[in-house]
Amino acid sequence: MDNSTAKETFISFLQSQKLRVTPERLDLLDEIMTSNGHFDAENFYSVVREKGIKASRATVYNTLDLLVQCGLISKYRFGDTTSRYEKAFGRPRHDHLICLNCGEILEFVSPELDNIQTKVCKQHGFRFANSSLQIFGTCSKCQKK
Amino acid sequence: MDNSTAKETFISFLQSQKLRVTPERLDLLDEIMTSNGHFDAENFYSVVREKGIKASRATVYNTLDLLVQCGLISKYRFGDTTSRYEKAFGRPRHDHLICLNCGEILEFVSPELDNIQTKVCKQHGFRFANSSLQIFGTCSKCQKK
DNA sequence: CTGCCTGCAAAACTTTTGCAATGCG
DNA sequence: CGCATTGCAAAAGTTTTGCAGGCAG
Repeated sequence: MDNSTAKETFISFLQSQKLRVTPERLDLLDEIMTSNGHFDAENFYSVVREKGIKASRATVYNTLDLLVQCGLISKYRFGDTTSRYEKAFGRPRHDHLICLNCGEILEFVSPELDNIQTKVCKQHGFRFANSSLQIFGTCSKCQKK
Repeated sequence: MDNSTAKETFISFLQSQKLRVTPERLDLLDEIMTSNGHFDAENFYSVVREKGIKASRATVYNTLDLLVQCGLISKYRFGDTTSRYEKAFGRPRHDHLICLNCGEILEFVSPELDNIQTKVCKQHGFRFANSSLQIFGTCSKCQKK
């Protein structure tokens, strides 16, 4: 999915939910489309203000939530108190290795994991929505120190 | 691991870290040993106060953190704002299916998952500490509604 | 004795909410 | 035009911290 498709997806989602397509919402999506890696709400709010985008904290939280609902971004918690987000379009589903020492977050992809998840859901009559595997440990750099 | 072993583990851990073995810390571990299922810090603090155990909020948070460090309890975040804990001894490692509708949390065990994790860590030169796979979706009961 | 721990309350932080004003549909 | 949305600030909820005793080692 490219950036213009992402915008179309968001607009369709808003309309289907009878929510309004406001400039604030589109501006925030635009900003996320140019981002890379993980970010948190407060952090994102600061960037947004610095860039002169008009959107209050409430709107930022609201919009992030809507983007999660329509699958354009993913929301994680990596053990700290803050929710983290990342772009979920234009790249494959992946999971995270989190270094407990330096906080670095590595990503990995495992097709076998998808199979396991499908199997587990079937066994429990569970309808899959999304998932998150987080492996905590020590990264190779920190092991050498 | 049974309950008396858990206590020994905790005491050894405290001593190895040059931390004190205080009645508050032991009382809190005792209380956790009799618990089942998931709990959060505030919730646990209430129970502790109701039972007449003397321990402040600060001590509860501190002790939960120590118990996580020595592996006697596990800490999770299931998408809400609160950290959840559960006993990690006397039962096998497991992961969670979380119903987005009713909030129910089902547990499952997958030996294949352990293999994948080992493999991924090896590939990235990562030293494994612990992990958490959370699958979000709709449970069978909620699908029937 | 020493200094780690505790209790209490206040502070810090993240996220949500109430209300009046605004503007999308 | 009606009502969802916004901005602002205040509230709510969770976790951390500062400080003055208190007690484990």
